[in-house]
Amino acid sequence: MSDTTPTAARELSAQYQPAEVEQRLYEGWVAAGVFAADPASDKPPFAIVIPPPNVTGSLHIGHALDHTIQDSLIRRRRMQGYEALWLPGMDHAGIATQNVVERQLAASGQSRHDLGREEFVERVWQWKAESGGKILGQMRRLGDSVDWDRERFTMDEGLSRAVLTIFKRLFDDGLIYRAERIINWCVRCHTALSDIEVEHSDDDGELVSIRYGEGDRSIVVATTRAETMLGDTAVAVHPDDERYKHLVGTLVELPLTGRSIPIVADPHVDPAFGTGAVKVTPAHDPNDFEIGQRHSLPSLTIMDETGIITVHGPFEGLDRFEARPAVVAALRAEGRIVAEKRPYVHAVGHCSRCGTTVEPRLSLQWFVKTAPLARAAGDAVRDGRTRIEPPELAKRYFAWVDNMHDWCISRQLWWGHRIPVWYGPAGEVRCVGPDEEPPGEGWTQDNDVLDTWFSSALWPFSTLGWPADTPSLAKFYPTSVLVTGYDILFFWVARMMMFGLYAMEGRQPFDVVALHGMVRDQYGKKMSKSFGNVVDPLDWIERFGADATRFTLARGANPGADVPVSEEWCQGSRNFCNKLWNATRFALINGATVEGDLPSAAELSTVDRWILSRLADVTETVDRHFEAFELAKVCDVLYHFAWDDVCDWYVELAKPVLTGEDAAAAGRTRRVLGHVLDALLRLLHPVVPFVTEELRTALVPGGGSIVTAAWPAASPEARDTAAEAEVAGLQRVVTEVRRFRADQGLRPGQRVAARIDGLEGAGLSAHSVLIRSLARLDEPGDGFAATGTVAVGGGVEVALDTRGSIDVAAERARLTKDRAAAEKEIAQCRAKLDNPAFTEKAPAPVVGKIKERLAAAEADLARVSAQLAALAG
RNA sequence: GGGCGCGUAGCUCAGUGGGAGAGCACUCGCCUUACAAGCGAGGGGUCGCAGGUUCGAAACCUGCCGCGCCCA
Repeated sequence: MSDTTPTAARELSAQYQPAEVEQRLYEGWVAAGVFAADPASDKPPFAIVIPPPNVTGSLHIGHALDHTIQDSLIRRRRMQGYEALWLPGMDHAGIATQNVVERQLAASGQSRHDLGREEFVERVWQWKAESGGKILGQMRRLGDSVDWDRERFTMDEGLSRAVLTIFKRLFDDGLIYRAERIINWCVRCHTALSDIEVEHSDDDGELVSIRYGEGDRSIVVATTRAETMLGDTAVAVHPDDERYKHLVGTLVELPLTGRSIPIVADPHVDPAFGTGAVKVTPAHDPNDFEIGQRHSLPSLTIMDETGIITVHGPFEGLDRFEARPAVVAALRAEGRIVAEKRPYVHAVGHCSRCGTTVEPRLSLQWFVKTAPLARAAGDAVRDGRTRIEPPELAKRYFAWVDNMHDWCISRQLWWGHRIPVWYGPAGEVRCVGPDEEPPGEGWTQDNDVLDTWFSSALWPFSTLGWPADTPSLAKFYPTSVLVTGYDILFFWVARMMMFGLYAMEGRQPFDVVALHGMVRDQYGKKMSKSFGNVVDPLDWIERFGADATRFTLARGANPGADVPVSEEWCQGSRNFCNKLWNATRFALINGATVEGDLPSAAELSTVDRWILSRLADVTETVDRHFEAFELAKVCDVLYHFAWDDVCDWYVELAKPVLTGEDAAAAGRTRRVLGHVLDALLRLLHPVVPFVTEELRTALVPGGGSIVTAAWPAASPEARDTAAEAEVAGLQRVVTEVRRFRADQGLRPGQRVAARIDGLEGAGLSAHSVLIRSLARLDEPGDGFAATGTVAVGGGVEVALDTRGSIDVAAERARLTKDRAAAEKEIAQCRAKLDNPAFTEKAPAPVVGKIKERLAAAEADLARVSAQLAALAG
């Protein structure tokens, strides 16, 4: 095992070096088993199943975002005392994986058919063992606190059993059927695709208008796919279209083919589009197929599985894209082209795996009848069993599940779950369940496999052991949250909902669906290889650390919204981690400790009570944002608390106490500092696990891993508004003096003699030493002579001896600006208060607040005016 | 064409009825011994446009303009 020596035993270097600690810590966590979830535990469950990445995939920035959110949620719940399960795994990615192995074979001049089905599948398993699942190692780099003992794969034995089980149930319930339908066909992958595996884009094409028939019995149709006219079996018009009423029921000659086809009336034709007449190719267009069904038209397939035309002499053997211009040329030669429009931009479907233009194709496929399943999936969200976050996105979910088409689940591949249906010698069809013997002699199994998403849809329960009644299933189902991108909502999520509700007797697969957006670049542009703006998360992890990478993503993770990132911002996150590192280093050098109880409020200084009050406020706010999946806000609050409150103010205010003569006071502040840092590190741990573990190990010797440390409890009793107000006053004095010094061009380090008046009246008399420390002011000595005065409000005045002439022009400019601001404020407040409608109708607290603002602004004006007058004199 | 969403500082984004904010970028001054991966100070916005509701609108309503996403 690697070196797990606590950092306390070493020196903290001046800079945080993530590369030196991340691997050691991660291996330590896994070895200690802190990520393991125990179904026998009596702690309340909290479970997340990971959206399974492809076995062919590697970690991209989108995964990094998705995982950062999940890990943050899981790590917090684990610290809160839940039995937290984050279950990892991969899917078998039927088409993608088969493509990878087929490419390997092609390199040696082979095809899968040379090997045969059994040997090919064996080869795919071999590929998986050797080079599949790269992403799992990369997830360790990111710090994912998944339970590795539970890693699952959609093709493993248990999950395959789940697939067979649910297939059989659906089949027996009549929810799976086989039919000849128009499906999306990829002519390169040689398989059917479901609707969601087709991506539409607006492409340049052509719109060609063709005249069918002759003379007053002719009719003009327009098409973007001229070659399909070879398969036309009708022309359709709207029944109410007066232009064509006389033609309905007649035959028209289809050019080039010598065939005559009927003109039919169908209400689905849009009479306003084009000529109002459409060609009907039932075998090559889904809408045309439906028209064909309604009018009992024949379906004529004109292409083979590779997109090659199979009919009509001169075109036979041409690819569909070669046939298109050839058909147009032939029609033009016959004088049948009425109009041509190029380019004509229209939506074209592409295979989401290989980008090839999808060909609608009539073929015999297996389908899931989705109507009843989708209804249940919608109802589970409608009645609140599952909550979608952010709620606005539920509308999209409903739009999808309430209009879902039947799902084509058969794929003409070898890699995947083979459809458990056997065909008998007399045409019998039998679905074989997981524990049944296949039928014997003379029967053959369906050649196709199931869509990968069919097995992914079972993920939330198949991974927990279903169909067996396992302790894990009992403990962790329904899972608590599903975290994924909104782009996945309408297919994968909807399908898990359908199958989960069906398999688990109406119990939803997850209580909450927390959606995030896509990672974009710093200008809000989509990342794309061609644009060259793709970020590799592993590159960032190496250069800035896993924590910085995670923090950058988490800080942009507003629910449902896209997440812009940039290298500069990741540097900023790295800097933040380094800031934590150095704050802890300072604390350790100065003896900060978490040992012993915190002194009571009565014993503590105002400043100590202030930072504890801020901590209480921050803890409560962080909890609230976590509950709402507002990770960006969690990060924002902690960033500012750590940097502004703790580092910029508390540490600076603690310095004079820690090095001062009052040993008891120093001891109390050491405890407060240790306590605050410890809580801060624990609050940050879910987002930045590595640096917080390393630092807390140093800060809390023998305290065990932060992974299993308790989540900081909200402590409303620590809120102290009086202390907060007092420190705000102190900060105002310090800031005003610093501003004066900067205006006067005094170097920050230069100490200046000064007399401070009016602290008592402002309730700040206890803080004179701190103010002098932070504003770098010395006590006035012999021969003190004030050369400049800063009136900071609240009656406090600081007279400084700058040992030289002050920059009157700079000071006048500053004061003039302040005077203008005060005058503007006064005018705005007076306008409101002089308006009787306001004073009568606005709530009393609002009116009171405006009066206070007016009084403060008037005091400011008086102060500034007096200083200006003094300057002039 | 239908649906959803967005438009706030140079960039990216918070802010959903009562003093316009953050990060980064920018300007000035600093190696002030935890941190230059830093410290201090500062500049910068007709809140897309036009109406309306209201004592009061960046926020609510209507219309328009521009952009994005999903579906057809």
